[in-house]
Amino acid sequence: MNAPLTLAQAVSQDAAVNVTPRGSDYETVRRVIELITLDYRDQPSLETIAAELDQSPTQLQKVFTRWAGLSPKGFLQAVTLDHAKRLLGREGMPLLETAFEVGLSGPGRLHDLFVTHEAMSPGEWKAKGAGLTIRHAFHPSPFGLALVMATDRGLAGLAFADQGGEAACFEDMRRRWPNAEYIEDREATRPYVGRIFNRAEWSRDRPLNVVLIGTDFQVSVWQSLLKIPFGRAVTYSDVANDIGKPKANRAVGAAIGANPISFVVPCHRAVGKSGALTGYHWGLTRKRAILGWEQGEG
DNA sequence: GGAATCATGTGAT
DNA sequence: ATCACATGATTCC
Repeated sequence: MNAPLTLAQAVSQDAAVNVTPRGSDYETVRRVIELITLDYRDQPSLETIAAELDQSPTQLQKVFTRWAGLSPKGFLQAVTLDHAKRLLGREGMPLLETAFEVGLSGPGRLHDLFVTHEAMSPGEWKAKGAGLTIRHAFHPSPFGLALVMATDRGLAGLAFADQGGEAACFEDMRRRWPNAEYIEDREATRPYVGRIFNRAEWSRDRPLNVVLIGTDFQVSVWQSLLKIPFGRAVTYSDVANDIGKPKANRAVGAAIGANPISFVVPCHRAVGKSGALTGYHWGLTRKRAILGWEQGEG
């Protein structure tokens, strides 16, 4: 363990927080992810990790595998820079252009095209949500407490909160559409989490409706993200090329960062050209956790 | 290999 | 106008 304690503490705060029914297990998983994320350069062994958490290697292995669908070793490999590069695919492959077609013709596991989206009109965007009723509530998710926001037209926002960070998280989202009317509604929002975080519930026959509220540029970027197949990744410049503005790679980064429906609009599948995970609005640890989870599921 | 530097498009103030 | 960016390429050590 060569990372300074302060850094470990910092990441600890940004990691997913235990709120699931299997409480203590999740805490274990969270700490494993955090440890691996911090120390992946050293490729720590299962024994090392277990010793760090003061648990038996076999027990740790079992708990982690049940949640993540892959062993700690597998997860470690999934988090490595090499792996991110592999997700990018072989050179020159126009991943984004073909994604749509592949998703439709494939066996249905290839692509999470279970999302139908509609964009708000520019007028509605300028009104900053005026006239819109947004129902919202926090629910447990595998990646921490999830804030769900929905209009009668579909899912409009999905955010993650750390322990005690609920208010800040809500404010973060509210700032985007300050003129909307907000109603806390656990009943109306609960079905969304069940659908979104259980892959078994993803179905082309029963698409999830999402509402993209943003500028024209942002919406085009988000639509491009929706074309990235499950368990794959693209670079920020790939997206810039895909929307026909090859020089706007930096602007693309900003637009991806502003994505209000995290996870569903897979902003975690955008990485730097080197394969490095460059940033995530809800914490880099969470980005790695989600990509690792996709690796196990895929 | 890194750190520093620059060109760059968008969106917010 | 000006500024901040979840970038990327180039140019120095």
